[in-house]
Amino acid sequence: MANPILLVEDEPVMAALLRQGLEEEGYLVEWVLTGEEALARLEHLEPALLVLDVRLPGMDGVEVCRQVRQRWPDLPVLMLTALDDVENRVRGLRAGADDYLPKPFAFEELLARIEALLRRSKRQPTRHLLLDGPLTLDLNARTATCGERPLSLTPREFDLLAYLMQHSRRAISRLQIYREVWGHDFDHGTSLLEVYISYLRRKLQEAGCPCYIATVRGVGYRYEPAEG
Amino acid sequence: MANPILLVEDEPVMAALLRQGLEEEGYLVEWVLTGEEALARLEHLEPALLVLDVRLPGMDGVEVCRQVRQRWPDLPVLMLTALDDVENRVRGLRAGADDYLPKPFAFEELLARIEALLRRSKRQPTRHLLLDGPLTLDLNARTATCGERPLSLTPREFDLLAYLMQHSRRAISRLQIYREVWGHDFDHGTSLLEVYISYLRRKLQEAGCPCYIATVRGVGYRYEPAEG
DNA sequence: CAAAGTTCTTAGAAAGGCCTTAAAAGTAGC
DNA sequence: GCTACTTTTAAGGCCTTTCTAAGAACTTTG
Repeated sequence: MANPILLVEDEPVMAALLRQGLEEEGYLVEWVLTGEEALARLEHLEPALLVLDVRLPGMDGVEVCRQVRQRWPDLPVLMLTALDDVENRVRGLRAGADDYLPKPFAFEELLARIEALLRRSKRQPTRHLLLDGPLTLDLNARTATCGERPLSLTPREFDLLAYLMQHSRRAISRLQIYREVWGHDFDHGTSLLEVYISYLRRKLQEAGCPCYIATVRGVGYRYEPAEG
Repeated sequence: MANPILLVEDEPVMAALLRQGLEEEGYLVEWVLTGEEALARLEHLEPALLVLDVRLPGMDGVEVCRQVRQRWPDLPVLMLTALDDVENRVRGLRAGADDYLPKPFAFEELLARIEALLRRSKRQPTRHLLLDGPLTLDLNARTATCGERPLSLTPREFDLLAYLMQHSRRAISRLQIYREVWGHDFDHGTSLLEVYISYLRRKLQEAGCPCYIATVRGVGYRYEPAEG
């Protein structure tokens, strides 16, 4: 349901950089190292876009592109080429790539081209955002903002808030929370959950966020997006 | 993508903008000008989502929302409010809106929220509301409201009122109540139940709620949604 | 009308649940 | 291995809720 971007890149450093950058923008990213892997992955994954390095071990990018084009004619393909590699660039376009980007490039430019391709392709990858009232959680980037203001949350805090927001305006039992957020099936007997609720409330308040976490006595908690 | 979005907006310019934007994204859009039209349209249309301006001629958005909620409890409702209209925002959420968006907004944000609501509406089970007369109990959120006004009930009070409302207009025996609400199979010999009935009556009265709990002498109690 | 039986109300004791804080234990990065 | 950050434990205090008890008020019946 959420269509990711499939990244084909054999250099781990480069791949990690791209992946992180894209995820911070809210995209889901799947990363494979070779053309063969990419083709196998495509059998089951339905990516919104393919980002393809030309220089790959084994089957090279142009060949991957050609095979992709045959089976998935609608899938947008963005090729990453070396600056002066005119020959491969031409081969790539001829093989059906939709756009190319010469390395080295500014990340912003990559983004712009990706967005352009996606707009054109009409096949939008769904950003994985959790919106409710003034709060926005980006589940890919794992960032939270209240209106414009960023919230800095620890991993646990983030997971907890995400879970509450996913069940917005419903009372969630402590046990349910322990199970889903901590993965336990029991109450610790300590006030662990209460402590985290307390942390979240403080941070929400410090950010001036007009939403709150209501206590549902005897049951658990409930996320409410506005003051009542 | 068969089910359209029903847009309720009395300003033609705004409506045209929204409609065009949404249609470019591939949504079907039905547009009506007033709340009355919207309710009529809902009888035959089965929209996936309702986008509702608060400020409407005739019946205002909040009222529309309440009526929609009663007949179509599962239909996601997104409200458009003025930036500083906190009061209507709160009223709207209380009337059952699922999200709100303060004007002016970026179109992108509207899109994101629509997508979020549609995703959620697929996942979340239906909201379980007990409506009878002016009282509304939300069994998921465990909140109670009398008309606009929130009632703050303790867990026992909530359970008791819920049980009475589930058997509205019928006499319920003390024993039945003890069994279902307290889980005992016997009368304490104390006036425990009477005490709680007394608490409830006071809170209903303080909220100006035109409904009451009748005593059925020798048997138990009966919930009546309005004076008769 | 008086007595008996119910129901209502109030107040206070006891218990329980929740919040907060501080400090210890655990993790990750330099 | 040291430092900074995150997670967890522990403990005290506060506030809410629940329950009991006892007398007032009301209804029914003789």
